[in-house]
Amino acid sequence: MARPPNPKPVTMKDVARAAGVSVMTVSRAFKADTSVNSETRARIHAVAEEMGYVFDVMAANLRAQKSDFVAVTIPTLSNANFADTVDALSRGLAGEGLQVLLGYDNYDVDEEERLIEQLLRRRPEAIVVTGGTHTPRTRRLLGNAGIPVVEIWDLPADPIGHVVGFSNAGCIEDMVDHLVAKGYRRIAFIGGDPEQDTRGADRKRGFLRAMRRHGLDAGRAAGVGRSPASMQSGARALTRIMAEHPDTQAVVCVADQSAFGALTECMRRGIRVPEDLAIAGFGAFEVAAICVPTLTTIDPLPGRIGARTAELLLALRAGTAPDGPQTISITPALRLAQSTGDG
Amino acid sequence: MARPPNPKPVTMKDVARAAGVSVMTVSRAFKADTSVNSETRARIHAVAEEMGYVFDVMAANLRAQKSDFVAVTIPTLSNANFADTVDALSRGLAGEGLQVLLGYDNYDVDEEERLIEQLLRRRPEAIVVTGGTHTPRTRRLLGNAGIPVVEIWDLPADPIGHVVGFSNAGCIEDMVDHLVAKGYRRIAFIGGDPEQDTRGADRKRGFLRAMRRHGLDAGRAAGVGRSPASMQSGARALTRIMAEHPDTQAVVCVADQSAFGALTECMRRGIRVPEDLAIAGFGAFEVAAICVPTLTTIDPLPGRIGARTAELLLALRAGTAPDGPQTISITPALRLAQSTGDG
DNA sequence: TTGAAAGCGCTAACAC
DNA sequence: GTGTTAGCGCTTTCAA
Repeated sequence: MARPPNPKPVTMKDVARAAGVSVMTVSRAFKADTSVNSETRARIHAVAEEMGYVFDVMAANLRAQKSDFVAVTIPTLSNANFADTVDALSRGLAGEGLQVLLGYDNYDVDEEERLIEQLLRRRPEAIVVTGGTHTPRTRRLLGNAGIPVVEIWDLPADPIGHVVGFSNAGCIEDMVDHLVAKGYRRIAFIGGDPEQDTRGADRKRGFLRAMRRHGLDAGRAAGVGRSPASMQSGARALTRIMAEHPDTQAVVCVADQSAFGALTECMRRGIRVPEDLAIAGFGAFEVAAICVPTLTTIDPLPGRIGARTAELLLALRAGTAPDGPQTISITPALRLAQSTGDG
Repeated sequence: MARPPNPKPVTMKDVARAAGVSVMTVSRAFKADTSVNSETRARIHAVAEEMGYVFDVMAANLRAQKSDFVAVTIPTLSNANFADTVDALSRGLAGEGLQVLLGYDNYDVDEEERLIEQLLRRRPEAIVVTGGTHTPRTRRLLGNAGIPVVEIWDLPADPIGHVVGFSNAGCIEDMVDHLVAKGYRRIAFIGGDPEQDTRGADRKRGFLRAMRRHGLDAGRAAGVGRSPASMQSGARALTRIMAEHPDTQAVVCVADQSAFGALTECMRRGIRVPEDLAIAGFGAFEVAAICVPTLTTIDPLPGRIGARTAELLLALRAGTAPDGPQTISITPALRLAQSTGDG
């Protein structure tokens, strides 16, 4: 029985009339912990289901001056790590009836500004942004929003509000330290467009800092074009590096995608990994654990970032969080594997 | 100057008072094509920016009885193809001021039901669901929603409304036909949990149908556990298949992830691809085009699915779409590569 | 346990 | 070009 589409959706008023009660009683019947005669409640639910009534969250929220959702921005949908963070965050918030409103900015701070303005128009109860670099206007918008702001996946020098993240520079430094400890000296870097992907740029900064600290040549670097880093661009970058610096012993990559691309290029060129060249990535993506040889990488624990962010937001809502802006530091895990001779 | 968070956000009324005009004039000043004295408009914008006013979309939409968003459900965030579809869809809708409200159901029809109910409560102007198999209640909810419903990534036998998709069974049949034409006879299938991932199950059905049509043994199959198919499970499935059917000549996989996992397992076991074993995947993910050897796969053209869906929705809104439910069939592209000896 | 009135922030419709 | 009135669908508040 395909009834024609309803031009005017059924409202509470319609349900109330049909059930012979006031709208207020219907309203109460749809809240879990309100006092309504249980028979009345059952009748209302039956009538509502029969009429195809769908509760209007927008109207309810307008009146109650809340929105039941948390805005979240990530650079891109096509990244399993951000997906894991969002997933963990969603799960953590779902228990309190909060929904995630997700937006992505394609690694562009101007798009981020537009996106955040859009999201704020929907009056979220909190906003979670990925990364710690923003336009001045974005900072102003967030600062004046009057809601909790959490910057994740980074440890900004000058945070807007709360922070749940890690040092992108620091973990690449750890990676370089590991390689130097293993005896590698001529180490190159693939990736990091400083004008655009701020986390990628931080990672490159970490590389440079570590190389200088060890007194090594930090001049071996190849960009990989616009983020997100692709496997193809990783392969091209490896080609360039081996052309310019054929004696390179190890390559640290901004992401596992570039690292895997570089690895495939080595396979095509007959460069043995790790015997001729060591390769390290970032992100602990699925491919790193299974490719041949397996890739040494850094696991930023994206699920933990999401879970801790959810905890923080719930604590803020409940008023149980400590006063003032919180900074929750996550320690990424070094995952040693075959591509650096650690397998 | 960190001013304390605003407990009461600035409203149009506040801006109106501060600018010395009525709320209606402020309202008009924020719409592009309404007549307001240009000086007045400029003053209002200045005052609003100064006060940190943020337009309340929810309130506007409640009054205007629209929502400015399209609900979209996908199985998972962690899949670059669904991300591409959503991305193309978002872009197509953005011009008309429509925003995507995204939800994911982890390949579970019951979660899908809960998700869709949630999304409908926000009164979307249309709903796009990935896949053509749903619970009876989901079908009822969608059928009675009174908004356009589009099922994508599938060609359901009994569609709820509109359709933009392709035959998951059909394209695997094409792949089998190709392998048979190349002389392969003992072909196995990896993946497809029929109880859960309906598209995966359709692909398996396509495999079985094609094998029977060619009069070949369709008994070589290994599941890969819950969707999404992982690289690890692909590797395990290959191990099982080679144990049970050591003479297998080719493996068709439900997804590139399983195919790549199988490929790595071959590398570890010294099985040469394609000389000893041919491997084919599905999805045309990034890894397929760059791994060694490159993987033969099927490109379902996810961007096109999103773009065509956006076009359809805009045409429906504009009233320029043909009457009745539309079915837009996308033809996936076979991408031949080295793993089947086509490179 | 239930109901009536008021109003959340905005805009359609109608004045002027 | 601008203002006034009414009201979107729901919940807060107060009363019964």
